[in-house]
Amino acid sequence: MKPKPSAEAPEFSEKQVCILEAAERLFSVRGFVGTTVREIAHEAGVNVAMIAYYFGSKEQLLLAVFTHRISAARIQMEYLLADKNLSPIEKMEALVESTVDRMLKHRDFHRVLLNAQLTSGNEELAGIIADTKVKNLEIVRKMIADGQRQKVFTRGIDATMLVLMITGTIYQVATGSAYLKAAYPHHDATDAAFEERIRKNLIVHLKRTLKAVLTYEA
Amino acid sequence: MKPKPSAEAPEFSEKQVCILEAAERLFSVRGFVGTTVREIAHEAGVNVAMIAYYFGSKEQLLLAVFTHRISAARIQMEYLLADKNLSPIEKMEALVESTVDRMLKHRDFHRVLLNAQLTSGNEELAGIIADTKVKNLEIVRKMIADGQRQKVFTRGIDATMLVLMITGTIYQVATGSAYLKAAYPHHDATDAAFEERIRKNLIVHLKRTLKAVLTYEA
DNA sequence: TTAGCATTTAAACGGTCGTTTAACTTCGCG
DNA sequence: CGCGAAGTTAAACGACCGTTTAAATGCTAA
Repeated sequence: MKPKPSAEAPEFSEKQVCILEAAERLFSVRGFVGTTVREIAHEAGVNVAMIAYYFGSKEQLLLAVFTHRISAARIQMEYLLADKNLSPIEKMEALVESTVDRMLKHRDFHRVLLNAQLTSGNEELAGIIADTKVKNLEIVRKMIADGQRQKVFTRGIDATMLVLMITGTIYQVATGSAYLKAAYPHHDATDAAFEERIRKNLIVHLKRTLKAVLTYEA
Repeated sequence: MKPKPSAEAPEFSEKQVCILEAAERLFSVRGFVGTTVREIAHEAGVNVAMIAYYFGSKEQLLLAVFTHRISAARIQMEYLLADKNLSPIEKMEALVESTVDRMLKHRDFHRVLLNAQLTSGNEELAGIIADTKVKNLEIVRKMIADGQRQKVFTRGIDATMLVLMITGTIYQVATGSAYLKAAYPHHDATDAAFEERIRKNLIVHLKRTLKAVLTYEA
């Protein structure tokens, strides 16, 4: 009898994680439909049948990639929200910084996420993504409302648009790296140095924009 | 003998345009690899073989979708740049407004574009996209430099990040419509009314953000 | 050792893919 | 009219897809 395809306990064995990360890498560059289970098996160094054996199907493997990554992000977000020693603007900046770090660290996964959001064949997956997004939006809405109550944020901010702007900007950076190297003025020796510069510039730009738009009096 | 697959003359017959637009619609929701040529043929109301007959292959059809849409955008952009009667901030706002309108009007195409950028299998296509993006970036860089020379824009703006932010924001709105309806507070009767509200709010938000970040003194 | 179960394998399965073929129709023009 | 090119069709092609199968292997406990 096969093991359960991870119903309520989203914990994966070493070999399962190996397959998950191989799938994540391939999905991120070829897309879900553009990746074959044979490629995934080869990348992970296992037999083709192991994927069906461990995950049931290619679609359920994609779902497992999501459950594998999403739990950590949720915890980090709630931890950040609980810190009461920060001013409203400091909270927003901390949010931006942690979000940028997380998205760039798991760049491959977020390419998969964007792809799934774009071609939403899977109904269950679309629901998970939408839920996560709406929940994150609520958090930021509360942060902004707090700042407005304390009279340090301008009134008339469109919180939804602000969230879309922040995540959209990070997505552009996280997914368009190939074109970035051509467009961005730099003199870095290594790719790693260039990526670190990008990361810092992105954070500086977002913080500056946030402070400006949140405190700007029309 | 087959007709040329549109080498130097990117003009398409009525039936070709019908196929192109059917392909664009399907690519935008299912992705390129997720769309079957048989689906495209059915959506366009033609026989499967006509696609190979007119465009050579599925990949060349995708390329034709791009050449079909890109020429118009280029012209509009250059027309905007030539208008000398606008102040720097007015130019930036006009740019935002026209970009939002164009991207939302051809929402399907821009979903295809984003998908192609994400899973860049096609080398030639990736080159076309990168070229267009770099060219647009140069235009905005010039606009910002103008504003700084006239002392109406703050120094220290990261023009690259600013462009990524604008396009990223619009992409988020243009591609995440399903989730938007759940997240955005509204009381609109029809979908069309809701989309119009979104469009207006997006423009207001981007203009406000632009003015704030471009004139904000740190 | 060996019975019993999880794991792993190579091969095969049915189905669908993009593309090609060859026969057929339509149409413009001498 | 008639003839050749352009357009259109249903059918077939080989390749590859995700998944299944059945046999082989590894491992643990009695």
